Amino acid sequence: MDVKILCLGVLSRGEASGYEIKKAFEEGPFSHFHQASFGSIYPALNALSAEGLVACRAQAQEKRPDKKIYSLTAEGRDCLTKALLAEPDHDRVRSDFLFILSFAQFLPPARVATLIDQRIAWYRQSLERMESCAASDCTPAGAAFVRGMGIAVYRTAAEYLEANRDKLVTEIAEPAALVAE
Amino acid sequence: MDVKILCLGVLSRGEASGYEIKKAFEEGPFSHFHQASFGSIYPALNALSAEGLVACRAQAQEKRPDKKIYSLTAEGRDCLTKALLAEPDHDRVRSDFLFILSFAQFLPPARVATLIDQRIAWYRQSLERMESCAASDCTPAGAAFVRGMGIAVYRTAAEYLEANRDKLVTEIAEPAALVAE
DNA sequence: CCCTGCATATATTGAATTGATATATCTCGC
DNA sequence: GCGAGATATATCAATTCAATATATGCAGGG
Repeated sequence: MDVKILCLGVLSRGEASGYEIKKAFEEGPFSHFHQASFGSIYPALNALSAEGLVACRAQAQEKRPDKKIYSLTAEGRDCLTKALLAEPDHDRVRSDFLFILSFAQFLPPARVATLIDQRIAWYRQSLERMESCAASDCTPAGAAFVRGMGIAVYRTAAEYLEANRDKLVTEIAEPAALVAE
Repeated sequence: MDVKILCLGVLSRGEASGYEIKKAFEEGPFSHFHQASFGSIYPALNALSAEGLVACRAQAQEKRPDKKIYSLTAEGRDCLTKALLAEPDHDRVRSDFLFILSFAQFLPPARVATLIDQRIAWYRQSLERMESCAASDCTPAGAAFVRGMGIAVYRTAAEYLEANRDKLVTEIAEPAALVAE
C-alpha cells in the first residue's frame, strides 16, 4: 500500500491539492492510521498524473503560487478498487513514547510523570477532534467504523495512562527494596 | 529515535546478536510498538561498534556462520540514557487494514467480513503471547507498564471489531435506501 | 531416504519514505 | 509595522524497508 494508493483514496473523497492531501493525513479522517510527507506525495501525484489515474487542473491564485487541484479519473477509481482487494500489509507502529517509557527505571520519576501527562493531553485532544468530526452523519459506513475504532482505542489508551500513572511513578521512585514486608 | 538507539535499548536488556535483535522487534517486548529490518540493524551495529558504544565478540559455531554477539559498553549505556531524555517524536502508525476498511462500501461484504475476522484472530493471538510473556514477574516497572498498555489497547480493538463487525457488513450489504421506514 | 519448508545467521542492494529546507506571499495579532 | 503561522509546491540527503543472496540444520511428509 504505497503513497500512490493512499492519494487515490484521499481523492476518492473529492478533489484536492497536494497540500490538502497532506492535511488529510495530519488532521483529517486518516490521521490516526496513516501519514505521508510532501516528499512522497508530490512525486506520487506526478506519477499518477502520468499514468492517467488522476486529472490535474491548475487554479491560478491571485497572489499565491498556483494551486494544482487533482481529481480521480475512472481509471484511477478502478485502480483504487483493485488495490483495496489486495491482502493488507501488517500494521507498522513506531512509538518513541512507549520505547522510552519501557526504560522508565533509567529516568527521573518527574520526567516520566511529565511524559505521561503530555500523552494523556494529546489523546484527549485527539479524541475531541475525532468526536466532533463524527457529527456529520452522511459519513460512509466504513469511515464511521474506522473512526469508531480509533475513538475506542484512544479512549482506552488515555484511561490506562490515567489509571496507572501514579503507580509507575511511585515504583520507579522507591528503592524497589520494599518487597519484604 | 533512530535504529542505533533502538539497538542500544535492546542490548541494555542483555547481549544479543543482530538476528536476536531483529527477533526482539518481531516477537519480543518491543514488537507492538517498534520494528526494524536487517537492512537497518546491521549497519547500525557496525556504526555503534565503530563509535565504541557496543562491544562485539564473535562466537564460532560448529556448522553455522559465526555469531557476532554484541553487548553494551559504559559509553553505550550513557548514550542510551541521554537519548531517553530527549523529547519523543510523535507516534507513527501505518495500518493498511484500517485504510482498506474505511472504503468498505467499495468492497464485497464477504471480503470485509473475512478481513475483520482475520484481524480479530491476529489480535487474540497477540494478546495470548503478550499475556503469557507477563508471567515472569521480575520485569522492570517500565516494561510492565508498556506491556499492560499494549494488552489494554489490543483487547479494546478486538472487542470493538467483534461488537461492530455484523453491523458494518449489514450496512454495506443493504442498498442503504432503508432510511425511510 | 529424499525433499520441501522453516529456523538460524549475516549481509547487501534498490526502492520507498522521511524530515528538513528553499521559495514566495498572505493574514492575524500585538 | 513586524514576527508567527498558514498556504502552496518542490527537492534532496539520509534513513529505513523489503527482498534477496549465501550457507547450514532440523523436522515432517511422501
